[in-house]
Amino acid sequence: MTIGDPTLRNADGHVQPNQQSRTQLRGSENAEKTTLAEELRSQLADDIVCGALPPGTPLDESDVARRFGVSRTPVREAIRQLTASGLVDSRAHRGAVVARPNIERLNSMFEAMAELEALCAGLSAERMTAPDRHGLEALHEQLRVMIQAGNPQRFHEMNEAFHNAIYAGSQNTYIAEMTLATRVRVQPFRRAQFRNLGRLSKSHAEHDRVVVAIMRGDHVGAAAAMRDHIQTVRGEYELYAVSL
Amino acid sequence: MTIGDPTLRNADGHVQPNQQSRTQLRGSENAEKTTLAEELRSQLADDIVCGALPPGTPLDESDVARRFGVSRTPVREAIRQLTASGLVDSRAHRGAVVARPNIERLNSMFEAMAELEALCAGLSAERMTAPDRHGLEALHEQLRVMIQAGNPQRFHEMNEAFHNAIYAGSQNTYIAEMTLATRVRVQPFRRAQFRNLGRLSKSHAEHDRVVVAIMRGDHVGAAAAMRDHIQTVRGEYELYAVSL
DNA sequence: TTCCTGCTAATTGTATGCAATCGTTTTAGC
DNA sequence: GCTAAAACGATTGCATACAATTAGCAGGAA
Repeated sequence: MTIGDPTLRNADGHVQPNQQSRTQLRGSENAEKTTLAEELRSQLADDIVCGALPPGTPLDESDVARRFGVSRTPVREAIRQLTASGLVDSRAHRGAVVARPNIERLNSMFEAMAELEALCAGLSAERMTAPDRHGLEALHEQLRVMIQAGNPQRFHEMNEAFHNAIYAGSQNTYIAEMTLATRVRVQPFRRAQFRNLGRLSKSHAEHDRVVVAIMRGDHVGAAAAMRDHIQTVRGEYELYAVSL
Repeated sequence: MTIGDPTLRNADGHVQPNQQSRTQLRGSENAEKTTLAEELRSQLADDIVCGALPPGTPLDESDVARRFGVSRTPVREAIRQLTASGLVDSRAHRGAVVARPNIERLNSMFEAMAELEALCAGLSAERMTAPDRHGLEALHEQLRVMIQAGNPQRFHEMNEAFHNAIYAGSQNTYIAEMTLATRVRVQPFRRAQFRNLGRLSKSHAEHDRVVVAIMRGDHVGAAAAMRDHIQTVRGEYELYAVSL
């Protein structure tokens, strides 16, 4: 029921279902999943977002199916889901590739992200509950401490938690989902964003403006601060984007 | 290659492909499609948005397949796509139904729509080209004329064209797509919105504020006017939403 | 040489059989 | 008579065979 090690698989012909060959093994340590298609979708999405499958990589159905030891059917479903979410481009009869938006499209996505994040920050300034605000401040403080540690991967995770807290604070699940989806779609083009450690403290200073405005209940200020933050972040890796 | 009349279909057993039975016929008059799954997706989406498949309607795979004279495979793909786009809710092993968000979720979607439309209007005020502006004014004028005609269906189409023009004027395809997608998801809950003819002229007056602000290049004013417009529209059918 | 045409190989799209899961009902036990 | 467990039925999930479309290539004519 779970996806096993892609390498070991009985390479016999067909006719006989090969369910047994991957009954127990796990590719990673995550919790149990519900369907193969869902697990594949999640796995492929992770690989795309993480950069293991860079933009432009072709996703051959049979190939993916072989690698994961499943049939083409769940692979097709997974690819379709990813196409719908925008991480994959696929055209009828012509296969699918990891999405590679042109520079104009990328600009659109970043602008959208800036506006959506700003919207969330503005709503959070108005609506965050007291526990929410304390939680946000705590995350902000943890990020400050983490700058000294200089662990980019860990910082990245905490940074995501910080932004997620602001999405949730908007008290609008639909907007929160849209914002997160946009962030995910943009992620493949933000690789190695925090390599530069100097960027970390600048980022924290920008976060600080956002947090202060939210705490003050300053809708407009929080939105503006967040918009600036995202636009600054974008400026940092614009060069990377064009180097595709 | 196209979906035929659901009623006529050779009801034989299986084994033999029944491709021939629907080679020529068309359910509607649209242009040629590429795949059955895509055509099904489009057809089902239309039916949901139009209200032919009201929220909560179960989408049984075999049932839909029978009705359209195709196998379950393309039906499955279509349903998955619709699930990804939010028009359908489906849980593993438990089937799919036309999405029926609760009132809180609906509020989230409307608020998102107001903010996205406002964003598009604001960007349009800054970025619309001269031809864009003339086109928008022309649409606005056509809507004014149409109020006398009193044809709700026609008005609805023109109204969509008006809003679409503002999406396009934002010069941001990603934001435009998100906004349109949100509008589509909300559509099933806006039935009979323009039944009240008095609403039409009020709507036009609200549009007028938006158009004037856009023409003036007034970013903030255009966004505010559009936000007000959408919020007003929402107020009109809030009662309908809760009557589900 | 260049362009067009028809074939061929590879990949995607569709149909169908079978397995697995879930909800319900029935039955056994208290 | 009521609760709980097991069996049943119905529906979804997966595997695989086959059909259809596309892209690439070979061959011939202009």
